[in-house]
Amino acid sequence: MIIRTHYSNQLSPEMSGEAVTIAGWVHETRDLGGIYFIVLRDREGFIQVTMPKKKVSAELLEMARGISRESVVAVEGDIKSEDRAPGKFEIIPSKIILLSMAEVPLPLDTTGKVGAELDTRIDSRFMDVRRTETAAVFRTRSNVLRAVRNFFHENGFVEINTSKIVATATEGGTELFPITYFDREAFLNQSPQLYKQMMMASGLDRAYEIAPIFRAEEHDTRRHLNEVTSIDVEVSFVEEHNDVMEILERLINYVYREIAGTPELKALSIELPIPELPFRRITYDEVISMLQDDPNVGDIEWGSDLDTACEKELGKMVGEHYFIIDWPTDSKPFYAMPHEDKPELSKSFDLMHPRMELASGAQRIHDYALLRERIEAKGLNPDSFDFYLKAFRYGMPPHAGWGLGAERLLMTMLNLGNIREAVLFPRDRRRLSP
RNA sequence: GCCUGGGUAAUGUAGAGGCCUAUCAUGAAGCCCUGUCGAGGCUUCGACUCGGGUUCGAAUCCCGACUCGGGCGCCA
Repeated sequence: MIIRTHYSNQLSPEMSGEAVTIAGWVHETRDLGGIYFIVLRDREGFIQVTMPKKKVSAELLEMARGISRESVVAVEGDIKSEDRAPGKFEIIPSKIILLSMAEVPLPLDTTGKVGAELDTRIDSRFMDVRRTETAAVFRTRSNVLRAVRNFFHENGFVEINTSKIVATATEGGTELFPITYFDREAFLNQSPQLYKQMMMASGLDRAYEIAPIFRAEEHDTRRHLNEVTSIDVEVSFVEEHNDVMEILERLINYVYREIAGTPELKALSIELPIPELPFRRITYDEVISMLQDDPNVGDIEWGSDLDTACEKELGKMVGEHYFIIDWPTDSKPFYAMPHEDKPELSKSFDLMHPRMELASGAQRIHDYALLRERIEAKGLNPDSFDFYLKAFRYGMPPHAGWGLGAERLLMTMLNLGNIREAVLFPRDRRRLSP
């Protein structure tokens, strides 16, 4: 049987007289001599446990005084309506069970009186999450992912799971983490791209996967990690890339609407304006001319990717979510579909938040011969893509998809300064523990 | 990989060559206090990342190591 009978938010002054058992952490204690308070914290909030000298036994009071902050306790007692108590009620304990005594000193303060640096917090993440704000971030993360799944299921998607251990020959463009697979070399997957495409040949039609991806780039910024959660989508029987862009913008709008007004958001004091549909579409060519004479960015060469200064400048100009579409074919991976009438441009897109890139996608090449040709043109060996190309030889529908960074989505929604705030146990160039 | 700024008690900080056996707050320990809610009052505890150097004298200046942050690149 679960020790606790009620969470803190299930109690009220109207329940006065009722016997309950609450359980959680000793958040704070206040000793006023003749009366002793314990503020107990559970997942849902705080409850005041009050011990007036005359109403509880001397043994119980002495025992309670010996419990250190952040120790885990269960408290049996009666609810008492009390105007002087926070929330207008308190618990008068008949029994306090010490379940786990916390050592002193604590690695960081959980009450919000003293700050702690991100590095300190991550070193003791279990305790950091005891802080109201951090808990609100990770519960919002949970809410976001639930909203994403709800959206997908409401829109006829099938959730898939693909392997994170791969032989080799992924899409290129990034460094991979090598691992040992029995006596062979293998790698952690940089993206489910090839696998979700293969599933378009399976008839599932609309598939999504939410899973970690691994990139061995030695980047060192506030918006990069070596392990992130990718929200990946692939849709069959599309006519063009815009078909999946519409799904993406509707998803973003849906998630914002689901998250706005949640208690977690209130705890973080965040007002969440809902991005309006449709998002602005700007072609790569338009971007180049918009930035052409901008003094804040350097010379831009047609065909190159946009650097950070360009992203920032565009973000300032547009001021809300937008798409950059029709990127140069050579700047995108081999599977991006070129425009029929203008093959130097691809049917590709990036979803941008004013702060940074959130997602990228494209219509994919579904023609076996063209795909093979594009692989070769990128200087890759088609033989090592046999497992993938095979799916294009026996009936592959036209398809398109995208990958959205879950951490970046959360980061931009909650205006987090560092992507590490959005991950419980971030993996970056330096950190491998905890 | 490049540029740049840091590292002082358990946490967050003050400190700019002698005023530092180092400030303040949180905390911990003890005492007082029957309505606290960042409780209050009194007392106590606890730190200059490491290694060299300069100097009569170094937390402070210089060099190196380790380590953390910010910007860029790479990347998404």
